[in-house]
Amino acid sequence: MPRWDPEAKERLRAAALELFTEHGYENATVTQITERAGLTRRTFSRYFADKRDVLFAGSEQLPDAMADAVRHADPSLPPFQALLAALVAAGDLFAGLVSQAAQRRAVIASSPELQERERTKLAAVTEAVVEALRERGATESSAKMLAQVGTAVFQTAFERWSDQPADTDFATQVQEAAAELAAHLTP
Amino acid sequence: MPRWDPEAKERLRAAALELFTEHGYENATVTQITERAGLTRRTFSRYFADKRDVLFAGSEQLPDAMADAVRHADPSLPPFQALLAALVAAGDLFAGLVSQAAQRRAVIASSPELQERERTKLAAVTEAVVEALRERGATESSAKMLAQVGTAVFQTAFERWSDQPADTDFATQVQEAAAELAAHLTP
DNA sequence: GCAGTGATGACCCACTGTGTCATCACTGCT
DNA sequence: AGCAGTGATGACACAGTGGGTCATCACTGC
Repeated sequence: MPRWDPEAKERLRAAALELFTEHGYENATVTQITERAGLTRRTFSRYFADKRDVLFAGSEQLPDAMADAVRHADPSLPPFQALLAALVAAGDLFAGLVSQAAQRRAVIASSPELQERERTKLAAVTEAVVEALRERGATESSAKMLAQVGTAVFQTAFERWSDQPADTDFATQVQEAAAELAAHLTP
Repeated sequence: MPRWDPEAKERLRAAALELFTEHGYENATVTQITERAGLTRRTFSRYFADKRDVLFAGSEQLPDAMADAVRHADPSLPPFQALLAALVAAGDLFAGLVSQAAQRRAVIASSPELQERERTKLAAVTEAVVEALRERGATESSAKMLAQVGTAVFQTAFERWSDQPADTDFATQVQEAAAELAAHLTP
């Protein structure tokens, strides 16, 4: 817990998002960000590992959150069903962030570097889920595959739901995506 | 086709792999690489976008190769079966590289930065496969999900096969991984 | 020969990431 | 109130990166 200026990190994050939107991610420099936030470049480095990281603040908690959701799913469910249940629970978690994240999404979409980092964050989530699935009895190899497939199902369901939030709820989209995948797998 | 020194790129690649192995990826500098290759830092930049890229030379062709494999699969096969067939075909392509790539794999495993880039290259393959699946009649959304799942199946099969190359062939591992996934999906 | 083209070298510059040290605000203890 | 401890910040320095520009050189096709 910082004592003097709890807002420093948040100020940097906000300033960065503004500058990235105004001038593009590539053109904005760390120095410009810190000037807008009233801080120095050195301080930026203490909060964020690099320039990209400022757009992913807070995402460190995601892996644990998802893994816990898998752990807390009904113990009688087999691994993949537990994973689906966890996805639904996590989806509710994201629901509120959708609108606020629009600007952020636009910035990320504009830069390959940022998409690269986003995949890394997603991979960290997948990795944490692997461990949780192992605790449910899956082998390492199976857990890896299932976690990756779970990620694919989540992304598909979330995208479809974002396009048509009114028609159906997120849980239904998850079930439908999983059912569609199962149909494709059994010819 | 370069006219004066077709080996320049290859010399840089080889020098980089040596230095990364000797001193670690982080500690080796681009200047050291170019000195070993008898070139200048500026020339390095003309061949590779950045320091990481030197480890992924040639991977630009992978997306097209995989997409073509999907396109040339038996036209009567439904999308996911076509994808599996393409994975098997591509697996033969990788078989020869396994041993030569060991050193490269070790370097990548040692650096989060490089793993990040590797995911990017894999994502490019997935994206190309999405387009090929669309040409086979899948919707954009389905194609995305199937391509991601195909990637998961491939990685699983390849890993298992690398561990036990003698016991079974790669095609069998692909079929078994897909069957296992199907079993998990239908509870 | 000779102009054209593409690879390279030399020089230069803004930016990044990081180490180090001093300063300053606030805490808890006496 | 005073004081040592702690953590955030600023000031400064430095190696390394990525990229712009221009001159030079080797090889091509005419």
